[in-house]
Amino acid sequence: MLDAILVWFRRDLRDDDHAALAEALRRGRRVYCAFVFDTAILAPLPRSDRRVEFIHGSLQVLDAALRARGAGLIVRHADATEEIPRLARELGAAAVFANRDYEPGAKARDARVARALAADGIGLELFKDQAIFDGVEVLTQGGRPYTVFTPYRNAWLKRLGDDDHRPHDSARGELAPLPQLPRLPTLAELGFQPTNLQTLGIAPGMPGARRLLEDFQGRIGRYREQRDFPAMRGVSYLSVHLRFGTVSIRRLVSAALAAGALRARDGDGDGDGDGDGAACWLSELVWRDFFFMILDHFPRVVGQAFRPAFDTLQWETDATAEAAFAAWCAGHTGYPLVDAAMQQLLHTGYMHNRLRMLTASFLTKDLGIDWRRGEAFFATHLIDFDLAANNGGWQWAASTGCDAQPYFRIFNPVRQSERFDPAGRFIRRYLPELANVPERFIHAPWLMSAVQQQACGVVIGRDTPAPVVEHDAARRRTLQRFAAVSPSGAA
DNA sequence: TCGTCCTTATT
DNA sequence: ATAAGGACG
Repeated sequence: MLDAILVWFRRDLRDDDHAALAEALRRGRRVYCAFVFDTAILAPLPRSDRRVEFIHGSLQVLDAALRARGAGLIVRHADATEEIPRLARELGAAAVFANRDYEPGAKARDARVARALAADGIGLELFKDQAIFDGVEVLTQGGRPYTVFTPYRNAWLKRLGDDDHRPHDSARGELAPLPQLPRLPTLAELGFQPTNLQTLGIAPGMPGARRLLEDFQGRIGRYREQRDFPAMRGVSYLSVHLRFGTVSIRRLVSAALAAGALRARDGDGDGDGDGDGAACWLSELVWRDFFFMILDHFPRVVGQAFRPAFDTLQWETDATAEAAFAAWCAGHTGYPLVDAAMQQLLHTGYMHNRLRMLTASFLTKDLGIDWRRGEAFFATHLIDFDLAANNGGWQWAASTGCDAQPYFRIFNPVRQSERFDPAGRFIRRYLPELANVPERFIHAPWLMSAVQQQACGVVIGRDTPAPVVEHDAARRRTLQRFAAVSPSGAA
């Protein structure tokens, strides 16, 4: 039994099913809870950032929940590497508990904090909370980390037992009273302006997550059929909550299992029997563990291709490419679904996953632009931005990643549009200027004759951009680009 | 060693 | 119908 323990919240903004808090309540006589708005993280952000507002809102909920248990959340605005050791000393804590983070920057920060604490004889203990399995829990028979998803998923599913998704008992138990009642800094005090988060209907905190999960539980059975259509409400929209830990991964896995995930054949079976949707969704949660694991074991993927040979790819950098990159960022490529997707990102901070694949493929394969630039753009705009998943997804799309898929996998932006937004509903939602384009031209409006353009009042180059690139020619260039660095050396 | 497989592909 | 090459067992 320890006298006092400080629980350091980071991306786990809830008080239920919280590994570090549960362990602290078990082992500490006095338990304190703290969150630090880390100046090292906030400083480079734009002054209006949906994520900061989401965190702020989630902390208000968490603070209220903790107050009901005897003490509020201590919230500071400082450099966490200095503030956490200072706070631990002030509170007379014997240890600091937190949940493990797999990002290289976070690992380095935690190591610094551990050193500073150790100087005062205070321990730092980290717990598995973000992932179902981490570290060396799922390895190949050869004892190495998996680098291909499907075998990893098979091993993951085989290993999964009831204990692996049982909630941690952290929602009950008294917290130590604080000498002075903490007050949450306002958003303005943190130096940030409000965003359109409320207008978007994004509710932060545990109740926001609970509502979304309840809603999704009514749709999970149809997830497999509906998830690829951005115009439909087919996905869970829980990504931002998973990112900030306002719901636990164990609760979501339990929900998938309760919906029959293990009764179905597998995650992408063709049947539509009981549990297929849940199995498919569970697969997505396994992807999340997979990318955490990849980042943990192969931190070089931050900034480098998973397969080093692909670091020699010659990406386009000339003035034409720069203009194309600017067009992609602004959603002005002339390819309606690509542009609608970028508008969704810019206006809401969210992008449907099918469209993340499409826009990533378009940037890397059609425009020939370095995947890292797209990765960085998503990192600044996505409210659910997660380094591991974003990097993994971009490397997958760019064919530089761990999944040994054909390098010639190139999405056709018009085909994707026809398949996944057949009536152009999503396109028209985000590109109202195309509202009157006939359905048969909505995926490639430039194919309209001058007369047809006049008829619907959409003139290419005036009301909507001409396509920045011709897909067929771009595809051939991409094949050449990759042939030049084929791992076998063949040209 | 070798056969099988590889998330969402393409023409 | 297609297309490498590597991971995995």
